[in-house]
Amino acid sequence: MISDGCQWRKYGQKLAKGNPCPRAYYRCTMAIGCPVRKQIQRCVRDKTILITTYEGKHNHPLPPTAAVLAKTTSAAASMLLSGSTATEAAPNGNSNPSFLSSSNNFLFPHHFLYSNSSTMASLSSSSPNYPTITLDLAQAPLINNHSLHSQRALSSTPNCQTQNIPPSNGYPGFQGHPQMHMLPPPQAQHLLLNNQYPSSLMGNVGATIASDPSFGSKLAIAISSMVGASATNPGMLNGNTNGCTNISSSTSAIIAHGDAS
DNA sequence: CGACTTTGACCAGCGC
DNA sequence: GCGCTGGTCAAAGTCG
Repeated sequence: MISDGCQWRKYGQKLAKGNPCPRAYYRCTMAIGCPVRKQIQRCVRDKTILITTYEGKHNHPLPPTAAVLAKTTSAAASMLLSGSTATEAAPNGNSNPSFLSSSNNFLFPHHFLYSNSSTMASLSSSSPNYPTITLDLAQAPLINNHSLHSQRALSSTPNCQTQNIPPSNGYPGFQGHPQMHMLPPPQAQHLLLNNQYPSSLMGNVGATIASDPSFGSKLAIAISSMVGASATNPGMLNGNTNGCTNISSSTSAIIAHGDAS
């Protein structure tokens, strides 16, 4: 498990159909009565990927680490919504999705995907009820062709929402640039599951990311915060419930990159 | 001893 | 109605 800055208590575990790895259920215990829950499950195609699904809205202020992550994700989502993908990202005239809150109890996007394969780290988000965001924090591309790498990454691993990306020296301290996709529900789910990403959208997303020089630093802050939280909360990092391998090795690699920045 | 995890049981929704 | 599945509960076990 990667710590996201919040405190969680496991309340159940089930074997889901079609996936030999059990799904674990956690409840936020940072405040009494906090309704936020999350599910953690390994990707059936790539067991190094952990799929974390958040549900609900915190009824308490988030700790700094979680708040930074939340605000960074929110900022990234806002950036895309206000960018060239806005018309595709905001169907039905809804240009202000409910999860794009600036408050401290920001509603987490619904899916985060974590990977412990080598030095890669990934996170992603999607939901049938909210715009889908895929933040791919994999190792960075060799060249600065964002849309090209978006397409290549997304076509490499069917049914998994995050993929490896070739390394590069894109963002200092993070050695990678995020792949971020925002798609309208329910088409988002359809596109993700069926591996059909419109090239025009991917190109627009890449261009949007490339046009925001602050995006990389925002993301680096978020990841550093997550890693920092893990380092100060070994119980969360090494809990290793439900038989999952902890990812301390990969997060350590991220720490090194973060410190280098 | 308190906090947390484990795990079988229970319940609701859904399709047949 | 029945069976399957996903989500939750709660008692028992574990750990520091």
